[in-house]
Amino acid sequence: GFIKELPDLFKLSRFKDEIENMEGFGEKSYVNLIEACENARTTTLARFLYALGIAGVGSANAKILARFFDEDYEKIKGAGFDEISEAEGFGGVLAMAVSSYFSDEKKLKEADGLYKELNIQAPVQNTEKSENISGKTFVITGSVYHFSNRSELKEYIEERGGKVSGSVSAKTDYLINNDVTSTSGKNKKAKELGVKIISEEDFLNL
DNA sequence: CCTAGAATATCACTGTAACT
DNA sequence: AGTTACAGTGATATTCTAGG
Repeated sequence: GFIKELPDLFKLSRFKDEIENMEGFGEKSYVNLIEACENARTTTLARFLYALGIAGVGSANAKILARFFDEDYEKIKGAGFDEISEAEGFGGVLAMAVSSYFSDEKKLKEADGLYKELNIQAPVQNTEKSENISGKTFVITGSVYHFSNRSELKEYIEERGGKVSGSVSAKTDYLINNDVTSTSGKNKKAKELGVKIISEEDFLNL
C-alpha cells in the first residue's frame, strides 16, 4: 500500500519505519531502496519513455522517439499518429501504441505525475567524436574487461555516435568478442556474413 | 561485534515472436 | 530481411537476519 501510483515511488521515505519492520527488510535494505529511488530521479527523456511501458517501445525505440521530438516531452504528448509514424522505424503498430497511450486520460495523468518528480537531463552526445566509431554498428558478445559490464561499453559507443544492436546482420560493422574460440550464434553469423570480429583491445585502438 | 546460512539480485546469454 | 522486445535460465555475487 506504499505505492498506489507511479509518483509514489519517490515518496517512500514517508514510510521509513514501516518498511524497515517488514519481513526480510532492515535498515540496510531501506537505505538501499531509498538511494536507488533517488538515483532514478535523474534520467533522460528516453529512459522515461521506456519506463512508461508502452508496448513495443523499449530502450532503442524510446531513444529514437526522444531524439525525433527534440528531447521535448510536450511535443511527444501532443504528437498524433501521423507525426509519430514519421519517426525512423515507426510504422502503424508503434505509432498507434504511442498515440493511444498519450490520448488515454488516466495514463496521461500518471505519466505527467511521474514526470514532475523527475530531473530530466539531456543525453550525453559525442563527447569525443570518433570517425572510426561514429555511424558504425557494433554487436557485443561475451564478457568485457575494460568496462564493468556490457552496458557501459554500449554507452561508451553510443556517446561517440556509434550504435549497438543485439544481433549480427549484414549491416553490422564489428562484432566485439574477447573469446576467439567462441562458437556462439553471433560468432557463427559474423563469420558467415564476413563481419569483422575484433577484441576489446582492438576496439579501444579504434 | 562477528559469522554462518539463506535468500535474493544481477549478469550474460538464448530463443521466440512480432514489427517495419 | 533485418531488428527489436521480452521472458527465461543457470551461474555467481551480494546482502540480509539471527544467533553466539
